[in-house]
Amino acid sequence: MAPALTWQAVQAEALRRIQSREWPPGAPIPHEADLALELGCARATVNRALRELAAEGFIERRRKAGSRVALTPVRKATFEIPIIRHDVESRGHAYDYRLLDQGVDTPPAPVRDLLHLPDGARLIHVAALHSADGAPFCLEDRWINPAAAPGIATADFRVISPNEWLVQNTAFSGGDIAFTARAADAAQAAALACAPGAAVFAIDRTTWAGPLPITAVTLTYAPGHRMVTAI
Amino acid sequence: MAPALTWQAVQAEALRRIQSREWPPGAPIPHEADLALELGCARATVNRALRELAAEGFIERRRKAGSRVALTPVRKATFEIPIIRHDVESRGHAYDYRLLDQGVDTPPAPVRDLLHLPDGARLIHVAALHSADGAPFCLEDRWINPAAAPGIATADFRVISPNEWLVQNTAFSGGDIAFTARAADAAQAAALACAPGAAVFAIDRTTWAGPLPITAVTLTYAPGHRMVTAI
DNA sequence: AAGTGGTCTAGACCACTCC
DNA sequence: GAGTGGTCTAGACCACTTA
Repeated sequence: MAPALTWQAVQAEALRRIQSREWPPGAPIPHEADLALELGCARATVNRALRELAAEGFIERRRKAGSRVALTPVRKATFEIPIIRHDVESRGHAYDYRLLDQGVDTPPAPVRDLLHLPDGARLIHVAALHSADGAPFCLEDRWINPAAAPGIATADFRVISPNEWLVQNTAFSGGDIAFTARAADAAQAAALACAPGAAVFAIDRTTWAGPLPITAVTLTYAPGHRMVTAI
Repeated sequence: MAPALTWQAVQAEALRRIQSREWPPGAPIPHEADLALELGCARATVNRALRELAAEGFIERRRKAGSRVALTPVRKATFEIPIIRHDVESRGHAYDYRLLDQGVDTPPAPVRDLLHLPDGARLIHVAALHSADGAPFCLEDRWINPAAAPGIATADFRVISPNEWLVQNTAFSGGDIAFTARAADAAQAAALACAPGAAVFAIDRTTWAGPLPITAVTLTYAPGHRMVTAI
């Protein structure tokens, strides 16, 4: 008996038929059972191959209606949420970290609203600078909800960045992330050693443990930063 | 007999144990066979649940060594590569598109190198402006390799954007994408109706059909643009 | 009402990796 | 060499959706 087809082989064959237009955009593709018969494997194998193609946006699957080649193959890009130290080190630079400011304060209204906190709530505020080969790399401006971070009173942010401390000590369940371009304000320019008004890449992120807000952070990168990924 | 556990239920239970620190970071977790026995389901069900947790970065799996809770749960964010018209419409704005320039030319050296093309290669160049509710939204500056886009001579980019034409008419297999912040140059500022030097969000993308370069594009967004996704 | 994808099971073999 | 995850099979039932 011939060696069993792997689901990767089935997937590759399906992808070939899609990209060669043998299965053109919008066209229905054979049912799982038919494909299994044609290719000589179990339906479960075909199922796994097609399931992953659907997850990647190449085909659309609906019960009873069957599967179709997607009309607009929406390609998805994935990137890892950077732990800044790893990001710097993977670029081949020496990482350095310096705490700029730490305290308990009332957050500005936009931060308070982002985290759905009541007026007057007091949060931990941390500002820190991440460097690569001695040059400013990224400015971290973070507000932390102490109620969601037990043990944070004992954290020494002169030694470990809040970024890493939170990753290791809190269990977050979800959040939002936004990427944007901004003009550096005076404080950011001073910290990043660039001109005020320079175009800087910024990431705004909020994270939650279920309904409980954990932290809101803005990462402002030095001019020229590029976030890169493959598609 | 009790109803069979779904793989989602197994996954949720495993995630609960991870997030509750019942399975702390770095600790080994039970083998698939043991978990299947304990939870009362087939090993394949446990396998699927844990396989997806590994893909999402919560656990690390190695043959013979078993599975462990990841020390640094690397969260991944996914976003769809925007078809600009869809992007605008999903924000609730009226989409408009205008061709600014089209021709055949020798690309600047950086573009030529990005696409691994020889000196002197001639490409199709297209500049276009995408608008939302009449306001400039995104400037598209694109170079296309005609050898990789059969039929492009008949495309009328006054009617359809090169973005959409390429999605519908070429089969690309991969590429790179980079996000960055730039200061708008004079031409960009004029097209986007902003001040020269304003901080703008830019996406640089190259796409390939196997070894054949298809296109290199820079999308420059009007000031204030945010690219948002959930994690 | 009926057809399709979604999933579970029980068993089996294999590939990789650590000891 | 032995143990673990990775995968395939054959069969079955179910849920959802559309005709």
